[in-house]
Amino acid sequence: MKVSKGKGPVRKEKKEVLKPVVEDRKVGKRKAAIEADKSRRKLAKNAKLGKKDPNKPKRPASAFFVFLEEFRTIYKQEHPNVKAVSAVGKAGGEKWKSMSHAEKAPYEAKAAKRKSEYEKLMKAYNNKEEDTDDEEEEVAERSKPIVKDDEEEESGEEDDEEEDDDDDED
DNA sequence: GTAGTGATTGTTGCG
DNA sequence: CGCAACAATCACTAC
Repeated sequence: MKVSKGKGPVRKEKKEVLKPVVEDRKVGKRKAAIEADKSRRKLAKNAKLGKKDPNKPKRPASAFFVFLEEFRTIYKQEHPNVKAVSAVGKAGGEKWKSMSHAEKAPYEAKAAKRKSEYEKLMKAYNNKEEDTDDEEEEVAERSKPIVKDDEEEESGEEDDEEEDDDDDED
């Protein structure tokens, strides 16, 4: 129902001045996505509760999100009073940029794994989408390169990849 | 009681 | 090739 938004006690520092540049390393201008972002979020929930697509695969969490998951736990321990997701997000984002590639490596590895699963789900999703009126066939095909179930081998991240990379990118 | 919002970045998918 | 929209979280707030 579209509440009054910011009215929360969360304080919300007003987001300062919209995204500061965003580093032109990628596209360059993220444009006023922030404002639009709000609208997008709603759509996401709409799909979630609306359940329009029964098997719509949720996008794999990026390395940043994986890191955030852990960061949040820690952050709460140090800041049990803080009850604002934005606080963790900011803190996490700041630290994230502070981390070197080596540190992000483990997170990226996990994110990569999630992506693999996502690809698999997508296949099923596509399959269904293709056949709309048909009943669900449940993709019996299970020949996937990944999978592995128990054994959480996490895949071979065992091999240290980061060797001298700690210096990070330029 | 439900759903939306706030904030972070990354990633994926489509045109 | 570039943009757009979405991924989790958690407490809160309005209708």
